[in-house]
Amino acid sequence: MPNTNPAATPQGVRSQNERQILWLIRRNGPMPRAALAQATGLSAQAVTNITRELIAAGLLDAGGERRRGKVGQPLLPLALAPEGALFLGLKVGRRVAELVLVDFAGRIRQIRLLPHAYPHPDAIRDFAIAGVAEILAGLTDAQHARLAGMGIASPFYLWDWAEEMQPWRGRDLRTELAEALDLPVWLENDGSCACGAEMMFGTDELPQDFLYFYIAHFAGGGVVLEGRLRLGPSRNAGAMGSYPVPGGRQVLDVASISVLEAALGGDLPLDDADWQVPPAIAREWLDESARVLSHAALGAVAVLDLPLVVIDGAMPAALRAALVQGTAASLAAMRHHGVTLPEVRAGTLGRRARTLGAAALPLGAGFLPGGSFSAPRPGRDGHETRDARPRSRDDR
Amino acid sequence: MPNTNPAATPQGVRSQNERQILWLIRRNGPMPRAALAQATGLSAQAVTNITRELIAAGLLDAGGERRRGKVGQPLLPLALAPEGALFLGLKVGRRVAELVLVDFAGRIRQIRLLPHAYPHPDAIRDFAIAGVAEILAGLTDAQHARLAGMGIASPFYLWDWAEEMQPWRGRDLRTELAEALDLPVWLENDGSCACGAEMMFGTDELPQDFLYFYIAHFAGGGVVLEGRLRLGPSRNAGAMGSYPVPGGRQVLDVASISVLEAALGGDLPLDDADWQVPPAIAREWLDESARVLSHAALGAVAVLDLPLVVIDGAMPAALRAALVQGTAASLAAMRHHGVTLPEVRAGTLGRRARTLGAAALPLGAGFLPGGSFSAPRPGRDGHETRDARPRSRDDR
DNA sequence: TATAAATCAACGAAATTGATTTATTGACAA
DNA sequence: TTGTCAATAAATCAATTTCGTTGATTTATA
Repeated sequence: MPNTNPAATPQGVRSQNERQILWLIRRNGPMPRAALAQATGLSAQAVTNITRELIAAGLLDAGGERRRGKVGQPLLPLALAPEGALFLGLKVGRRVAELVLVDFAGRIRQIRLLPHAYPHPDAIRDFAIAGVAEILAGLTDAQHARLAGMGIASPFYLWDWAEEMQPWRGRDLRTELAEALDLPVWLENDGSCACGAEMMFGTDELPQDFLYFYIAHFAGGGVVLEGRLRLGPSRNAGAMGSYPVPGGRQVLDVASISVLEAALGGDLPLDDADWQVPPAIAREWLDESARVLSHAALGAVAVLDLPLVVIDGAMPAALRAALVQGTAASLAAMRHHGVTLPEVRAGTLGRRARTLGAAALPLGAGFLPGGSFSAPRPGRDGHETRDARPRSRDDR
Repeated sequence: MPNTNPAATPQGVRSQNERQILWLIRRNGPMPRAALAQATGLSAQAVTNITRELIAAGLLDAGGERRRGKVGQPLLPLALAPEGALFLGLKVGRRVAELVLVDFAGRIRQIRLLPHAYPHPDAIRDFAIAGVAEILAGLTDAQHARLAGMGIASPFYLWDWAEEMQPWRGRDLRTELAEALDLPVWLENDGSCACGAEMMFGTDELPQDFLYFYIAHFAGGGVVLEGRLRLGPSRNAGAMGSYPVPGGRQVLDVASISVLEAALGGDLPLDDADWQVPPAIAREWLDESARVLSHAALGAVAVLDLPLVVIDGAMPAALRAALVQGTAASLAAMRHHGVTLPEVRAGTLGRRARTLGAAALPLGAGFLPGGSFSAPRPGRDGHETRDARPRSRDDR
C-alpha cells in the first residue's frame, strides 16, 4: 500500500531539492542557476539559496567561465566539484575482483585488481582491506573526510554456482568490511550495480524507465523505473539471469560468457581485446542468447511498459553490438500483440560497469533524489545512513 | 533518470501528509490521532492540525465512540467520511458495461448495467451520459459539489480482438465523456484498474509490492510497486495478457474466459453463480492456465522481486481457488534458481474489481499519497488535475 | 536602453518543541 | 467499600525554525 513512509518535512523538501539540482548537473553537465530554476520549477531565489549551500559544502563549483553571447547578464554555469565526495567500489567477479576510488564527478581515481581462479571471501576481504589502506594512505585529510563509504557489487547466491564457491555460504561481506574499515558499506547485486552505473554515469541520454542486461560470466541485469533503480524488498530485483525461458531453462543457462567458454572449450583472456572466437561458435552463441534475451525483454516490457532495453557486458564492443542487433531482430519476430516493442541499445560502460556501479551505491544513497537508488539501508550497524554525507547545513 | 520532478514545496509536504493520513485510515479503519502520529512519524501537533483541516473539509469524521480501557485520556478514532467525495466508475467489458457511483468509503451507491453482444463506443457513450444524468438527478447540491470525477476501465487495443470491435479504432472515450459530462475523466487499462481496486478496497492485508492477474473474457493484470500502481509511460504496464509464454503464445491465448467458452462451445451465463462447467473441461483449462500464469509470474518475480501474486477474475470463487492452487503448484515445479518463490493468493473483489477500480481512478488521483495511482493526468483539456478535489484549505 | 541573471528583503506555509489542558486508570487511606 | 489524588496518555496551545515564494533591486551584457 502507498508509502507507509517517513512523512514529509520542510527539511526533507530541502534535501530533495538539493539532490534534484545535483542530479540535473550530473546528467546535463554544468548548468547556470537560471536553467536549474527552469528545470526544477523552483524560484530563482530558491536556487540561489540551495546552490549557495552546495557551493559552501564543496559539492558544486562556480569557478567556470561566464557564458556570454545573449543579452542580459552572462550565465555562470555551476559544475560538480570532483572533490566534493569520494567513494570506494568493490566488484566481486568470477575471474577478477576490482577495487576503485571514484570521485564525485564519476572519474576513477585509483584502481586495483585481484585475479583469481574462483573468488574466495577471505581473499576478497583481505584484498579490500589492504587496498583501502593503501588508497587511504594516499589521501589528504580533507579528502579522507569526504569519503562517503564503500559499495560492493556481487552476484547473489554465489555458493549455488560451483563447488569452489561454497565458502560464500553464510558469509556477510558487507558487515565484515563495514566493521573492518569503519565505513558505511552497501552491497547490491552486481547486475543492479551495473544498471545503476549506466543510469548514473552512462554517456547516452536515457528514458525514465528501462530494462538492463549485463552479460558476463554470470548473466544479470537491473530495472530502472521512474528514474529510480528498482532493488526490490529482498534486494533481488533485476535478476535477469534467473528469468525463465522456454524449454524449462533460465537466461543464464544460455546467455553468459561461461556458456561461451564452454562452447570454446577453454577460458577467454581477461582482456576482451584479446578474445578470439571462431565465427561459427560466436554465431551459435549469439543466436541462442539473442533468443532468450528477447524473450525475457518482451516479458518485462509486458509487465512494466518499458520503452528501452539496454544490453551491456564484459565483452568486445563488436560482439555486444551483434547481440544487441540479434536481440532486436528476435524481438520483432516474436508474437507481441498488445505490446509496443522497445528500442534495444548497447550500454556505454562495458567492462567497468559493475565496478563503477559499486562505487555509485554510496553516491546514490547520499546524493540521488527520491531517497532512491538505494532504499534506506543500514550503513554499519542498523542505524540508517540515509544522509550519510557531508551535511550542507552544519556550516551555517 | 531520477525525477525531473515538480520540485518539492511546503504545500506539497502538506498535501502528501494529508494523503498519507487518509490512506492509513482507509487501510486500517478508524484511527485515533495518536496512532496516526505514530504511523506517520509526524508530531502530534502536526496530526492535530492536519486532521482539523480534513474534518473541516468533510473528509474525516470524528463522531465515533471514544475508546477507553487504558490509562490516560481515551482515544478518539477518526473515520473516513463516506460523503467526503463521490466518484463515478465506468467499466467497458466484453459482455457488459457497468456504471457505478462510489462514495469516499468505497461503497457502491448506485449501479447500472448495459449488456451487449459486443461493446460499441457509441452505445457505451450514450449509456454513460444517460446513466450519469440519472445519477446526478438523484444527488443533493452538496453531493454534486463533491463529485470528483469519472474513471473508465477499458481493455486497450479493443479493435484488435474482433471484427465487431473495429469501431473502437481511433475513438477517445475519455475525451468524449469529459466534454459531454464536463467532468474530469481518467481512463486506464481494465487490468490495472482491477489491481488498483484490490489495493484500495481489498479486504486482505497486502505487501507494498505485488503482481496481479485478472482473468475475464480478456486476461489482464497490474503491478503494484512500493505501494503504487505502476501504469507505465505509455499506460500499458501490467499487460499480463500479452505476456509471452512458451510455444510462441501469450497468456491470453490460454488463460481467459473466452478460451473456456470456446472449449465449452457456448457462452457462459453473465452471473457466474449459474456457471455449469464439466469437470473435464474445467480441469484442462485450469491446467493450461495455471501453467502460463506461473510462467508469467515467475518472470515478473525475476525482474521485480515480488513476494506476492494475486489472482482474481470474473469467475466462481471455487474456480478461482483452483486456479490459485494450480498456479502455486506449477510455480513450485518450475526451475527457479536464484529466485524466491512468491505467495500466490486469490483476490478479494471478484467480478466487481474492474468497475470499482474505475471509480478508484479519481479517488487515487485526488487522495492517494505519492501523487500516485494515477500519475499526473490531464483531467479534461490538458491542464493537470492533480489536485482535482475539494481543497481543504479554501475554507480557512 | 532593453534584457536577462542573480540577489536582497519581506512574507507565508508547515513542521517541530515544550508547556498546558483534559479525561481516564489505579492506588491508598478513611 | 468508597472517596480522593497521583500517574498516564491524548490532544491542544504558543513560540520557533526551516524553506519556499513574491516583488524590488543590482549587475553585466547586446
